[in-house]
Amino acid sequence: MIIFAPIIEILKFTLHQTDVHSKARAGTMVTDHGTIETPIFMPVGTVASVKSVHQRELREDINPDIILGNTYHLFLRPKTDILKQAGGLHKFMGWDRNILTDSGGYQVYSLSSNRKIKEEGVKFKSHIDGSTHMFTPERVMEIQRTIGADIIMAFDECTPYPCDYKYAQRSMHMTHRWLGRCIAHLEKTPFEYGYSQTFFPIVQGSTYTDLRKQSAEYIAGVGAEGNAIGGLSVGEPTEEMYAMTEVVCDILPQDKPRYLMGVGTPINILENIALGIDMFDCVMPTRNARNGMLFTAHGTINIKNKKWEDDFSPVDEMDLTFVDTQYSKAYLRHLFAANEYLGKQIATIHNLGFYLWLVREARKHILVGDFSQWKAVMVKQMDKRL
RNA sequence: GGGGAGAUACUCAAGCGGCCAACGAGGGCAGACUGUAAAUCUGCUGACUACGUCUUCGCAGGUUCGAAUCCUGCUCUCCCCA
Repeated sequence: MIIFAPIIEILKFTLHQTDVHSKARAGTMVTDHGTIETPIFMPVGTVASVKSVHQRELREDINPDIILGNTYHLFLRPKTDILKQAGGLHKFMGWDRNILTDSGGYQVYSLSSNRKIKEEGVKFKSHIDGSTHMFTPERVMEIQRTIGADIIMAFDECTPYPCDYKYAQRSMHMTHRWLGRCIAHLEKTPFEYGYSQTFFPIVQGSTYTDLRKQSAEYIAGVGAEGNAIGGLSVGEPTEEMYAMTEVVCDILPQDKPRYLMGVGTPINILENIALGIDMFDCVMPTRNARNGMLFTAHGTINIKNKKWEDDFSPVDEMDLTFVDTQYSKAYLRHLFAANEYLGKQIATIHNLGFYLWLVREARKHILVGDFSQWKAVMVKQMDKRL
């Protein structure tokens, strides 16, 4: 078992309140790039861009404390030497708040036709130019040092769903071995930009309760400053996802933030907050926005549908970001019909604004003490198509 | 006035005797999307009393077992010459 050396323990997490009727928590994380109030939703900016939003809109209108970047994608483009010359990802993209980078573990899953997994690591065939690149746990740690995110992730294998037991078990053990190598290498690799980075290990185990328990215990034993749950939201029924988070949250340390990777819908987020998750990320608000889907407190809207053609009411009466009342549904539908960039921008700002509102609201209700009641109402009213 | 080319579903456009309710593209309508190979992908798009029937390929006739495809006439469009 590998235990962390103090050098990596820099993130400070304070738990303010735990809900009485659920396991929901409200906390604060502090890093060198500021504080992160939890529960938090982290917009995904894979290739150093939260697609279709300006940093000013992100900072002032959507206002998240932290966003995501991706090791695999940034390694391929713009490549690490450019990021190094820029002085790290924050400076390169003009974002001075927190960044978390995923390790490329998800690409082991999503780009499965372009890679080979071995004990040593994963050999990827670039989807851009076909060149091959070996991603070992050591290499991934070095790349993440150069990218310079505040929170960096262990290199893992995100298993597909369904996944047979034997494969899930073997993969989990390999992810654990890789974790040891990540930590060992990280301790030999200094920060590159004068601020610190915190490392999160990742629980795997597919949809098998015993494997999830085993993995959670292993991960908890590492003593990291934050822990992640991976390998979910890959197509399994949501009940199975909730069952796994519940099992894992019961084992992961209470006093460290828990990050459920890749989740999810607004309802998924509230349900998982109730199970003790503090951090989320998902491409859904951004990708679905570009495809014409809006998330609201009263359900989802497919703004491309004919029914909105002459609906001149605001995009969202709740007015969570400036776009909500600046534009009408009819106008937004027109922009999608005409395939105008602006439509996708408006929808993205709206969706991210809504997601951030949702987690802030959840936090408020946890602090006030009526989270469970509020959650029940929200889940019911969001489970609709408008 | 003379010569030539062409008219196909909402649009553009294949088809040149049966495998055609008719390729393809656009448009339209709907669906999908969960640590982003996604401004992407999928389905439907003549009518119906729908796993079958009916009416379509400028209009009207004709040839043929069978026509969007061949023949005749008509209408319209475009091009060239005067």
